[in-house]
Amino acid sequence: MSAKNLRERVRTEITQEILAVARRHLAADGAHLSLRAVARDAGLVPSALYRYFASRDALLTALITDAYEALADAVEAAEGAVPRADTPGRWLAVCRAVRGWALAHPAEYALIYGSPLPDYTAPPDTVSPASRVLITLTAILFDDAAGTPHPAGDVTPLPEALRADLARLIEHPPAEISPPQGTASPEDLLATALVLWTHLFGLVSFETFGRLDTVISARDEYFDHQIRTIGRLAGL
Amino acid sequence: MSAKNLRERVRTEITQEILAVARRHLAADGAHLSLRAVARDAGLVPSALYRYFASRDALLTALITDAYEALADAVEAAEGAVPRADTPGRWLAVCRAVRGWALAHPAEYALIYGSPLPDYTAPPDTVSPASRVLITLTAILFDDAAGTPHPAGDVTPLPEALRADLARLIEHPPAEISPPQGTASPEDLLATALVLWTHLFGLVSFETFGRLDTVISARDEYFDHQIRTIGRLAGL
DNA sequence: TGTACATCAGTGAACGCGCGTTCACTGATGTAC
DNA sequence: TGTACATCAGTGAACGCGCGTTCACTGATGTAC
Repeated sequence: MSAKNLRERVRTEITQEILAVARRHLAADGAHLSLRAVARDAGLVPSALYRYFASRDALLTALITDAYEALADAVEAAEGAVPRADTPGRWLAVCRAVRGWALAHPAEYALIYGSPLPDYTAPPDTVSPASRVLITLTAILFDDAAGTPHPAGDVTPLPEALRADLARLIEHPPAEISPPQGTASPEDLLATALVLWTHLFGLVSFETFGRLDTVISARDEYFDHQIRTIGRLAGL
Repeated sequence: MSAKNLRERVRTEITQEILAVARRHLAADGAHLSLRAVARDAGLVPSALYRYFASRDALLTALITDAYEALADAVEAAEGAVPRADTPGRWLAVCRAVRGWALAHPAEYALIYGSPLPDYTAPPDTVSPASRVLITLTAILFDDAAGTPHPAGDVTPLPEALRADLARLIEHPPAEISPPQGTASPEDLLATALVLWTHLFGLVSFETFGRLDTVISARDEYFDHQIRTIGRLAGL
């Protein structure tokens, strides 16, 4: 309401506009993001951009964080639309949401799941948004284990060093997850979630990065078949 | 022997030297490969490089092809060292070879399995070397099916459109594979190979691209556990 | 075996370009009394 | 309500740099007779 708020509102509007332009450039030029070009298209002189972002890296960090958040929002929205008891349905919804978002935003997907950027190291604030999809998957497996306990011998035993990593992840998760109610150990369930997570992003990366171009033409069927196969294998 | 051969030998030696320098630069700067910098480190003036490669793209293509070949060579060597009847052992050897090569050559790995390069489209000659690992995996599954026929109902049914893609791949493979002797259909086995292939490169990409940095510290155990889990699920 | 010619690796200068970042500045917007 | 001052968005020029590619050239290596 106050004049100060007005100025701040304009500021965030222009910040968003710059990010939108940057996203468009990302889509056109891949990771070769140019500050000058972004400024030009945002109607600013290059130096003016420094009022909004301290450096090119800062702009990249904002884009990366936003991409993780946007992907996770899409995933959680899709998953939330399925009844909680339908764990296979929730799992399929998550997978399709990841694929849909990646195909709709390939450059942003490449930014967060492609090759690491040269001369850029992600600041710690990107860790938490980055893990939201994995957390969603884990929560589904926890719910699933609560509903239909799996036979005891049905898991590959965990090496001790790995169990320690997984236990740490469960005790200090980047976000809230409730421990499973069923019989399988949380670490085993998390290990399974990691397998599904790995396969899912492998699958989406291959398609998004064009590695299927000359191989598979029935893309939708291929995706669903892969997901159903691995889901069935994992007992989902 | 002849003088002509001598000159040609020097030519290929210098070509190799340029590629070696380029690989070193790739490792240092990621995909920002600079012709001028490569020439400088190879002891050449920038324009001299054009005696060996028609353009920056041509140099990249050579690097990409070589990377596919080097990875496939490593994989096939590792797989060939395991007795043919030991299909699970061959599968594990392939997976570990991919991982080992990727961790030893992260930049080259990113070049072939990371984000697509801006303004670069791979020429058709890269397709055949790119598929050698998948072909190796498929051959293992074919051999495995010949040894221990799986229960009939143990596969997720293939959609027709996808079956057509897979049949085409089997009929016109980029390299020789012999059809399976067992009971499962070749298309079903290829579909399984694609699941394993997808998961394997997802796993290696996550580790190579640093996506596990804050998550998993017991890397070897993590890798082997994932591979064993998915291999067991796939009946290997 | 010697000579004239062709091939081709490598030179050095130049082309036109875009980059990230800095700095002193103008001028409009907001704040305090 | 009016005035003096502070804040801060945006300007424009400059910094020093590296890039891919071209072109006319020199000079050594190889070929043909």
